[in-house]
Amino acid sequence: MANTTIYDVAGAAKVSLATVSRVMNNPEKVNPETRARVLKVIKELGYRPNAIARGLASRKSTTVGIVMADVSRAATAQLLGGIIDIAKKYDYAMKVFSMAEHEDIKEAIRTVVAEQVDGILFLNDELESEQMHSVINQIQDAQIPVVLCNVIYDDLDVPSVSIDYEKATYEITKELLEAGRKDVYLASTVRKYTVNLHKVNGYVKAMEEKGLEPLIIRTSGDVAVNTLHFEEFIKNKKFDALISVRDSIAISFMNCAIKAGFKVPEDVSVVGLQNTKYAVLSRPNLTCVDTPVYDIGAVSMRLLTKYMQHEEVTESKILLPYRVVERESN
Amino acid sequence: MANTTIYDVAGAAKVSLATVSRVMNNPEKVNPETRARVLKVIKELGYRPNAIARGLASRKSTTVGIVMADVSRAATAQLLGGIIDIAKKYDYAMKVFSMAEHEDIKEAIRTVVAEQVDGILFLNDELESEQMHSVINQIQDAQIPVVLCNVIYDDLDVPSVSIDYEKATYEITKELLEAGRKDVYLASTVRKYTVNLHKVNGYVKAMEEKGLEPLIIRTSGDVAVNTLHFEEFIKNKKFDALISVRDSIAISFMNCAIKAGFKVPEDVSVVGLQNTKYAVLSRPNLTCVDTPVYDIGAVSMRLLTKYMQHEEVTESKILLPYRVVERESN
DNA sequence: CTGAAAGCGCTTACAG
DNA sequence: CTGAAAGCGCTTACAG
Repeated sequence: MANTTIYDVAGAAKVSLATVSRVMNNPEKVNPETRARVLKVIKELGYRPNAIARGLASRKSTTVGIVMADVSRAATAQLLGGIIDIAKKYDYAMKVFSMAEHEDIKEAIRTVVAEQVDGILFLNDELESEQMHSVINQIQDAQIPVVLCNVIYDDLDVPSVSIDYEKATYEITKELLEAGRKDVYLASTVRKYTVNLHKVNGYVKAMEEKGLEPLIIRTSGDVAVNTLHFEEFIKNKKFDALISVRDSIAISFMNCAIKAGFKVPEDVSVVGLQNTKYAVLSRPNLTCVDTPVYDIGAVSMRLLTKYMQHEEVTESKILLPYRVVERESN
Repeated sequence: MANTTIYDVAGAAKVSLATVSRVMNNPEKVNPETRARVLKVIKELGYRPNAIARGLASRKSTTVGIVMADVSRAATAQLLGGIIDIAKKYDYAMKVFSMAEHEDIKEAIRTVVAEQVDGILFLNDELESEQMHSVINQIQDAQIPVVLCNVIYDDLDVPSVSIDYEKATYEITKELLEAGRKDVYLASTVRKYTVNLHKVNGYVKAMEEKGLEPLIIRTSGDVAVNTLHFEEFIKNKKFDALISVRDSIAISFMNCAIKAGFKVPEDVSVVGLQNTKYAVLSRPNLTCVDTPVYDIGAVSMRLLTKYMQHEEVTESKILLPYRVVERESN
């Protein structure tokens, strides 16, 4: 039970192991009757080829490596949702790798390569530009197809799927300004995720177009920490709108503002740039730019399958559409 | 660059491949000088053994299979966080598998087995008791160590780590009752996660001890759906406390109640049974039983390494401690 | 259409 | 301490 091998089914079906292998991989090359016989035995014995042996012999593991910074981030989990569904559909197994913050990056990628994945989905958006550069080089040297999944990296023509965060943020900022808001702040994180850099760019662009000074507040995703920041901020600054790179930060701000006596959205508009489940649990519900994270995961996985299977790719940098979900906070 | 093999190293170091293999796996068995020489070459060439070939030859993949129902559930992501950190520490790679709802379960497990994992961490808590039974049998037949991770399954002595959800829920229910609440409801899900069954049991026990009828409302995790349920509920029922198996459901209820004119916690106490990040973003902040999900993941992975490495295990069913985090909603 | 044989890149007794 | 050789369970040209 534990290990029925290709030899067992060959024996039971009275054929050579080559034939068994063929019915699994090139069924059209074997006589229908033999095929049926072999298939029957396979079913009876519950035979499944050893993926490791198959991987070694064929030099394809049918496995993709998912490289991420931190699973527990809500966005990562959602990306994974899309990735897993598509990977399953195309019969790829998935190995997950996390890259801790101060780890040797070269070594980390070497590990992924040593695991013999057929392709890499790169979700780590916490790397500096030079680090990204080195990572990409290393992966390309190893001749492994890679797709960046919700990671922004302009320098080379590396396949990627994401949304145009710069444009999205630009537009929502502009919308707020045109609705008459004057002191529009952007709350971003202290750590510089590549995705957030683009959000900042879009915001800055919209502000500068109106001749306004960008007003950026950097804080933590930790509610206890950002609450302190915001309490301080609310006491000392003049504001009538806040856009946040993360929904949870937007809500934390909203709670602080309300506690300090402000009315949302009358006194201050609040907008999130993710549209996570948090947005429908806050009071008032949070208006958001909706970024289709599940889809980004799914589409990037699909794109990667094309590279792994040498299908033709017409578009290697995919930007998915986004939309604004108007709720109660603006 | 793409593929430096053990032969390359052997050649460059002027030893046999057996020796190279030994310096990687049994360094104490090789002469320090040769070892140093080989190590130097390994470093120079950036050699990393092909994990697939190693797996085939040694019949150990150093890989664990993570079997889950749905990654995008917040709790799953947090479990994964703990799992990944420990797996990394013990140098195990991780393959993730999802089991879709109406999938052939036997086939799904066969896939995991065919992938040659050395151990299985089972996180899918959406299976019926008979299904669990069959899954466990199948895994044990394949002689693969398995640990249940935040999944309740009493029938056999399968290793597991979780918390005593029944006791936790019993105690919080009792606490509410003793604080004078009369109509204490439990909000659970329509789908019967094994973990939630235990929560229900604990709740029922506490109610019955006081001679009270259990008051259970089953709803969805989808906010749009449960909002409708709760609006209906609030109009028609008498209540002064609600405990929820999920924080997000608790918050959704709280929002509905507040909208309907109730005061939290004056008119109604609300308690969550998870302590996710949601709890500190709601107004008022949600009082919770804190279930250490990251720890459950980490401890279960550690336990699995013991089985995989044939270490002695003194305790195969681990219940982690929980605590009540008092906030503003009760 | 089918089988015998080589080979994938390692590990591991077995000699020496 | 080191090397030659068999073998892990498959795939894939190569013959026939």
